[in-house]
Amino acid sequence: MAWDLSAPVEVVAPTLVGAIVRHGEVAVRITEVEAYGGATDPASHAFRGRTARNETMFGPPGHLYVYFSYGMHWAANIVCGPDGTASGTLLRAGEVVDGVDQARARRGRATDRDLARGPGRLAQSLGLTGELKGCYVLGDGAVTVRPGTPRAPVVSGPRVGVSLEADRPWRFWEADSRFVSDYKRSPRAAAVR
DNA sequence: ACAAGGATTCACT
DNA sequence: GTGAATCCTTGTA
Repeated sequence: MAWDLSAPVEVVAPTLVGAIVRHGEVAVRITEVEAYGGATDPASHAFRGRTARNETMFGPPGHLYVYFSYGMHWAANIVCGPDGTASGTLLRAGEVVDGVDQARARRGRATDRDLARGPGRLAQSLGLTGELKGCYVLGDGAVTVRPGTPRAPVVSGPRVGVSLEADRPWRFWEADSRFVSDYKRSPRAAAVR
């Protein structure tokens, strides 16, 4: 059965907490996500309309949107919302639950806790790169996402790392989890408050 | 064609 | 706590 991700992104995003994302031997239990809208969200890559990079976000839900940032990091999103709404959910952090050895090999030296705590780290642990962009994750593809139950209530709060609309409470994480990034607001965006 | 900035991470002081 | 690394995408000239 296909998991229905076509509800508005701010509704779907919290339901992704607890889900299991798998790529090959490595599987991660998601503990933190962040929702991004389209035309109504200045912080979203899709805010300025459809481009070659964000094309996937405009498509149907259930696909993978991977992008490269800061010249060194990949970040993975699951496209959500109805076809054409250009919204997605960034996988911000998780706990490696399978394939730990391979994940650790990819990550170099890092504690188990830090293997997937952070968007770039999570993508690196799973080996997600631009080659997987647009891949359908609700079927039998190379990358799969299946529903899971959070171990604790899911709470929400301000977004991290974005300079606009940072206060929109579209970041969702599992309460009391050690595998959630507790980054302070970036110094650049610190002016907002 | 060019310049600016980014949904970050890591090492060093 | 502060600063650098590093390259892709986008808007503007």
